[in-house]
Amino acid sequence: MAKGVLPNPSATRARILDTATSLFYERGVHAVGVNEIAATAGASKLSLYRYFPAKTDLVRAMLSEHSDRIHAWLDRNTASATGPDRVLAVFDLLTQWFAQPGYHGCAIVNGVTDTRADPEVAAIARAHLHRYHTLLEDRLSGLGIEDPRALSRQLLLLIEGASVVVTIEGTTDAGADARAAAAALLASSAKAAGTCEIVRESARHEATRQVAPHLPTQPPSPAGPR
Amino acid sequence: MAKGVLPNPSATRARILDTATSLFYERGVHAVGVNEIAATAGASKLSLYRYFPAKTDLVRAMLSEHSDRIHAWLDRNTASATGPDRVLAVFDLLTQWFAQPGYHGCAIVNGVTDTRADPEVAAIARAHLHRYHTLLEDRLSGLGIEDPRALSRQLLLLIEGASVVVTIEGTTDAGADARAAAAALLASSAKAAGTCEIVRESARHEATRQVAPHLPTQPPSPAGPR
DNA sequence: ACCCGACAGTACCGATCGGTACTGTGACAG
DNA sequence: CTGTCACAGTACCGATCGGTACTGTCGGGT
Repeated sequence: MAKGVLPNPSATRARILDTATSLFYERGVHAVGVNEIAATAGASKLSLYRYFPAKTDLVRAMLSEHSDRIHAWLDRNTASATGPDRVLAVFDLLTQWFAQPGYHGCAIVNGVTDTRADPEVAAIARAHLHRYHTLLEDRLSGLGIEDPRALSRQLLLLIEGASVVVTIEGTTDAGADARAAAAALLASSAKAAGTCEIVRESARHEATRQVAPHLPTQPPSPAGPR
Repeated sequence: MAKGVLPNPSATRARILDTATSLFYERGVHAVGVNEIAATAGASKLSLYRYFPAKTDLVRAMLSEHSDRIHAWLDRNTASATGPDRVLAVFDLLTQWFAQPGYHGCAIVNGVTDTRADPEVAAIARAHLHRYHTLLEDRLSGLGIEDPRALSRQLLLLIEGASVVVTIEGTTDAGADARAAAAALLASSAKAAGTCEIVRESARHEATRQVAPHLPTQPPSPAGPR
């Protein structure tokens, strides 16, 4: 298997995949041809088809990599917060992402719409949502939430809804709306005993806040965080 | 203008538009050719291009008509409820719609994704969301809500989010989740004085309900209510 | 020196795309 | 009977699609 030293064994592959990701996100899978991808990437179609036997494989690789990148970015940049901020930091980060110039929807949701019948793409998208649940449930733990699973499902609706609404409305208002709704749900979902009062009060206070106080990282690129 | 008696002046147009709506929704705008639309509709391309000078016009007409149909259906079937049910009935109806076999996302959101650059399609989609706000704000009036506009924006996120999540997950759970979240937001958004306690208590009770008690209408077709 | 794999470039394939043009036909009006 | 109209059917256009095949070239390993 080892071929000695490969100077840039798959730099070409990465270049092609990056180009495809960008073009697919910008104009849609069906509106971009493999010729254009290869030409824009400065690669030959032979190279493209060596690494991606079919156009679909390019789409799958793009969505899979995108999902990895988004969740690594989300996880990395919301791990340090404490209390209700642990959850709301996720919404701050997403709001920041949605405000990126050139943002027009979650690449994974768009990809599912573009390739309606592909079960593998559908599986990637399902796994993507599942990762959101995992993240949210983790961030909800220890907050005295009655039913973290149910709440995380509701928060996911806010995330996906905000992504869609931001894209259609062309403004970023929906990001802040989602954060406010998340704070309200968080407050009303905290148990009525123990530390919950602190959480509830804190969340209630958070709900009135306008914008994220700090910008923890460089916002993700249109296609996702780098 | 009047041409005497037209036996079926635009029955052909309607047949073409219906066929296009169905095919576009099923497989996406780019995956369906005008040849197939004409053939499936039992029409000639000449007829198709007489009523729709370009494929884009077909898409625009489809989305515009779809938006009209959906909102007429939503308005008609949620007008009679009273109290917090006025709002939650919207979610019941939507949940019912999402559970339709063959449902895979809002046709308008899908259409925006399919035709990313078309500003006219984008305008139709914005108007579609605006209609949701109008509906929700009306249904929220008289419930003692502090900020109906802000709450209606949050509820819209739940609606669009549920549509996306239902489509990706392949189950209808997200519809019920959206309803539960809406009830929670409704409860926590009711003012602390006046009739609000009734609303709040009622909403709290509603939040524990499992499914819609009554199916007021025939559910909409995959592409929307008939 | 030799070879070999990775590569860009290009020509090409059949199929299909959106859109146009031209038939033939059947229904109705005069 | 003879217009005229809407219509279905079909042939056709240039362009582009996804995918294949074949060049020539460069660089590094032996």
